[in-house]
Amino acid sequence: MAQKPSTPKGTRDFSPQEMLRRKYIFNTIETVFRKYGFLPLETPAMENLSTLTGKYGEEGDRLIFKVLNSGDAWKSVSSEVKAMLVKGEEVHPGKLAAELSDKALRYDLTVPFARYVVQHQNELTFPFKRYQVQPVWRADRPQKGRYREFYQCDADVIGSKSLLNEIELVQLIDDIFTALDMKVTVKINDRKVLSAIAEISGQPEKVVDMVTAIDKLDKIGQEKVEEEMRAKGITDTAISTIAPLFRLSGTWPEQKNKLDDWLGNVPVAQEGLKSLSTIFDAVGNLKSATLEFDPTLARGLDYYTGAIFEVKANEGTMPGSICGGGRYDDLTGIFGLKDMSGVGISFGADRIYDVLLETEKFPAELGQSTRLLFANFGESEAMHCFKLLRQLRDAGIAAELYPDQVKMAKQFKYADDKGIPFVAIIGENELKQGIVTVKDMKNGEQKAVKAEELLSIIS
RNA sequence: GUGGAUGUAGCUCAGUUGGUUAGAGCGCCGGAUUGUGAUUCCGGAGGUCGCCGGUUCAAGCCCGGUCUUCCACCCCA
Repeated sequence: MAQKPSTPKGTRDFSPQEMLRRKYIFNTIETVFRKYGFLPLETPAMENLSTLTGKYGEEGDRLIFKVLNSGDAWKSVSSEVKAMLVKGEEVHPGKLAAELSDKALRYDLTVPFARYVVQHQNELTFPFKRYQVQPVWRADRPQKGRYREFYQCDADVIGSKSLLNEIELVQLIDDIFTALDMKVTVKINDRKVLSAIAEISGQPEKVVDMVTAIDKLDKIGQEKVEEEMRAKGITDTAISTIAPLFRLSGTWPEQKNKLDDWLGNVPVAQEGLKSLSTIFDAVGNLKSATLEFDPTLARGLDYYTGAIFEVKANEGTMPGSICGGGRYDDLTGIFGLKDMSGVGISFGADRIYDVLLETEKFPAELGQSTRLLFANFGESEAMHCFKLLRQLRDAGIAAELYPDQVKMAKQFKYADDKGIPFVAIIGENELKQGIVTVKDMKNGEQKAVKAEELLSIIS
């Protein structure tokens, strides 16, 4: 019995038309990456499970796709766990998964990159700048703009603490969205400012809870944020200490003044504020992006330590961010390489695609690949077309010959469906007279020309 | 992972309180005499109503399970 074909949940096929548009996004991003001195890198789809676990927070670990051990996976389960299962005792799902699986699909491109850097540290010249455009997988529940397989386009600099890198990343973001004709808002914050806030609240150990609650401010409002913090065991005193955070509106200089008054005497805050100021001052005029300090921007990934970025589209209905990144001081430390600070940015190609589609920003000419189609009138005519075909292709023109001798209507329809702008007709008559009849598919006009003139007509 | 909605021809959807051969538009295929698409006219093919099970004399319609897609939460690109 034939089974109904489908792709797994949250994964998609990409048609030729979609691929042309996706390639346009990838090419645009890659071109800008190269302009800033980043070089390409690829890593395997799978990593050792231990490379990935514990890097993305508790929530992140749950979303990692684990790969079942090949062969008899049951054999890799320890006798201790087997005994528990036989007795019907409950085994912690994470523990069981770790025994059945020692590989997993990568969850992002940053952690594999850190692994790569440590593994190849002796071959690399630092600061090391790489870009990487590959799919990542998350076992999330699909939604609008959320897929289980999607592409990230990352650029990272590792082995440099200089803020020039952050500044360049903001400019790079601006360049890319300018090239894509998108207006965006780049939100920026610094984890150090967030730590300082947790510190003055008197409950520094609650940074993560505070930050994830604060992150929701624009969505659920101050009251609910405070409610959530209380639920997480943050004291009322601490919450009222944090309150000035909710009144940090205005331009960056205004925000900076308020922050200086409030957090000025906390050393870690000063560090964060100073680097934010440096970034704001040095970035200069941006073409498509608006840079905004957002004190509620937190970002869930555990490894960020300094500046953090997030980019949202100003047009369209995409709810999530289309780009995100930040500085991580010690991502390589877990793999045994200390003192290797890095900073990077990740573009979500699939979400950018969705925004461009919705706002109709894809260039119209992307659909055209073939410029000219030779209609097929039979063997000898086709052989003649073959020669012309070669000349056109040598001249850099995309052209094709319809492979079968079928009725004209079908051949013209093929050209029409494929968006081919010109059709060349060489039948018995044309062959005899040594001419080519060229039809412009847009206006239906048709004229007979010499073979030598063909190129100038269609280009 | 939690809660809610959805699923009928390739696509977008109709389908009345369960009752004979399940419909439309678009698309597809064929035709309207010679070598012409997109337009027009005529004709045709295509569905075990997501899948499995149950209730019933009878189920696209009711019930349970399962999968998909979508929405909210969580989180994120």
